[in-house]
Amino acid sequence: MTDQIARNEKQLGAILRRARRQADLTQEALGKQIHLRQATVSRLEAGEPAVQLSTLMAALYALDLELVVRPRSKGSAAEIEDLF
Amino acid sequence: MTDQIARNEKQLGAILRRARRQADLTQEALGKQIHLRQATVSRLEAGEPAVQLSTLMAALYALDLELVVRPRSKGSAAEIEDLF
DNA sequence: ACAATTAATACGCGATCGCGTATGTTGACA
DNA sequence: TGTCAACATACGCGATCGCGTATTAATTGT
Repeated sequence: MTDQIARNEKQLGAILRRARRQADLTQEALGKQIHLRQATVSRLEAGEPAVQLSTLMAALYALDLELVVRPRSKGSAAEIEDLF
Repeated sequence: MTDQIARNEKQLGAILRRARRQADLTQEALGKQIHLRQATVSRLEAGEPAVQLSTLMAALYALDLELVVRPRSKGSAAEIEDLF
């Protein structure tokens, strides 16, 4: 249960928000640790797609989280083409 | 072993590059599937920090990978401040 | 060694980043 | 219901995105 799967930016943002709250941090407090504005943390958690990788990695770091990449587990091979 | 940990953009890029090669795709072929230029895939794999989240998620999708967020496993609590 | 494929880099473009700063908006609790 | 903390959104800025297009490495195969 402590492993959370993120297949898109929104899920990722949601995970980060949960983690931050669990850590009892405000967006501003978190941002301060990693030198990001509260507004930037907000965008990240909102799942905006154009947020930069560095922003994500910094947040993960501050929250003591790590990223794991693995083969897609369940169903969901899905037709990629359909998404575009 | 199939689970790869990425603690920074470079590691993430390296993982993606390995996965793409294992899938026997060129940067261009991968890019075509997800409507990204070969040059953009190159930047992603090179671990450039300012690549956008959407670019990452698209690549993961095309490679049949998923992202997992979990508490940092081993050592490496590290002093966040020192990184900035 | 050479040719061919693949990957890295470059230019100009419109769009959007994260920045500082500041202001709305929301939600919780007195 | 009013106040205050937390979050969302806005403006202008310099920087950088990903885009098309193209060129220059670098890698691979024979």
